[in-house]
Amino acid sequence: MTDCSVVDLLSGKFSVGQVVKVKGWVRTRRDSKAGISFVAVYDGSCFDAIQAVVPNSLSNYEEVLRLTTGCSVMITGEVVESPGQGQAFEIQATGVEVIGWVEDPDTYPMAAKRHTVEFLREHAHLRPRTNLIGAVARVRNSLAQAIHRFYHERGYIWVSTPIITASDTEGAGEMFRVSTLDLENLPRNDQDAVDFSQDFFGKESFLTVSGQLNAETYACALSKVYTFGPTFRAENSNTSRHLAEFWMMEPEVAFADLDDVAALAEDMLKYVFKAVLEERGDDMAFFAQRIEKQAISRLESFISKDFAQVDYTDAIEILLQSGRKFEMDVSWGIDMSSEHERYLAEEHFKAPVVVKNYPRDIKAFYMRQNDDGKTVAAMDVLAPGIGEIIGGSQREERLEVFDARLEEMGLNKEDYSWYRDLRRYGSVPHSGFGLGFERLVSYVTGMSNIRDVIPFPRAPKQADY
RNA sequence: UCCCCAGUAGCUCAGUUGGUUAGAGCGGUGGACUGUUAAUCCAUGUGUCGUUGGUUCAACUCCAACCUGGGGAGCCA
Repeated sequence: MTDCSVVDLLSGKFSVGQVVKVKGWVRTRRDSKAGISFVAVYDGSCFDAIQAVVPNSLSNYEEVLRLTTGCSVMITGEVVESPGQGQAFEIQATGVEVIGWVEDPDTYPMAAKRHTVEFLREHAHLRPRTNLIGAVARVRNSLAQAIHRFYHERGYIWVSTPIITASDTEGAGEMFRVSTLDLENLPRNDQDAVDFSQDFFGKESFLTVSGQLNAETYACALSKVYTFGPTFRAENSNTSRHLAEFWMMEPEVAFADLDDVAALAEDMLKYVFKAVLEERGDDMAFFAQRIEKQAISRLESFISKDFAQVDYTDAIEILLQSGRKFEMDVSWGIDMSSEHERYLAEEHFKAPVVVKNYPRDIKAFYMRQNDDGKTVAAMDVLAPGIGEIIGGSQREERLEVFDARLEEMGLNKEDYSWYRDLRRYGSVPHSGFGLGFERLVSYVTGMSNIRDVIPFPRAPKQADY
């Protein structure tokens, strides 16, 4: 008797006649007066369930008749070709052992019926049992594995950048404080300010908002690196595209300019989309059927076409020429708002688009100044329906230019001492970008709320489970 | 955080222009039927009507605040 997963059974890894054992949960049960019951069992290994045909001759057939959605079972039996529609193989059961009953089927939240994603979110511990969230989990995994594979195949080193940081200079948003001080009884210094020298790290510390600055140090030694891990933003963002805890993937490449990493972003996205179409055709078919009709076709089209690329300056011109009345007026120098980005990606280009070379005044201190004196070598990748999925730049590697920029922005040189060292000792041009992993999963699956593509979403007022 | 909308059975919703007994579909349960495919057909139960306070003879229905969710905006990934 061989233990086997549902995916192995359905894909024909076991030959007809073999006796197997399957463990999983009941999706549905149908009884026939012909003296048999059909029990669909899933184990998460693929979208579909395996159908077990259970004869009423089993000694515990009475139990089988009481099986409901969610019961856990172990079924033994012979692999047979299925005479019915919908599956190639099924199991002719010779034994059904009920491992765990559902204590009250009437109130079991995950009934075999359609639920709203909002309802599922309120039962985050049970929602992975649904077709929908199970499919999201498998696609998410497929994408994560493909990202690692992509970089590994190209000689990139995965660098684990710290989650706790003592520098509050990362500048990418509000940070969560990390402290072991007693909030009820805070130590005070001479100035009656909180005395962080008594805190765990001897200074103020926070959860990271980006691994970029740390990744740069490794890129300036190992040439091609990337980070992939959790990131935290304490912004009070209540949208379908923001999380307080999310996963970000950030490549950082020495001797690379903005165009190099724009090309890298395109290659990487095409690679992982191709992988998910190959590996998770079952789940993707479900998304196409139930969530987003274009789920598969838009990925196929994405893979086969070149990215649209446009300079910020030209993008502004496109918006001005569009004849469209926008809420926010368009002029060179504005930080484009959602409506502008959506127009570019969804209406003008009708495809993901890379916007490059933004005005320096609206971008971060570390981005490389262009020769025009007005713009920096920054890029955003805008995806239809999601908006900004990637943000990146070439980093300023010239110490004197960097210092001038710090001063201009009123930032303290001492706070960036180790970051400046990279520019003092064997500085090299380098570039990188950040990909919001959940936004990627959102785009691929068509799931419109980012809280449904991460197992346990953290957002303002939301940290249950 | 701002603007708009919503919160009624396990789920999805309808409804009450304030007044005795609050409805439907789905799910569950019982039955019929069937190598079936969230199957089909018949029957069947269920509700502190988001929370707190106010107005009123009377509130699920009106008012206020709050909480939660959705859509949009800002911030960004």
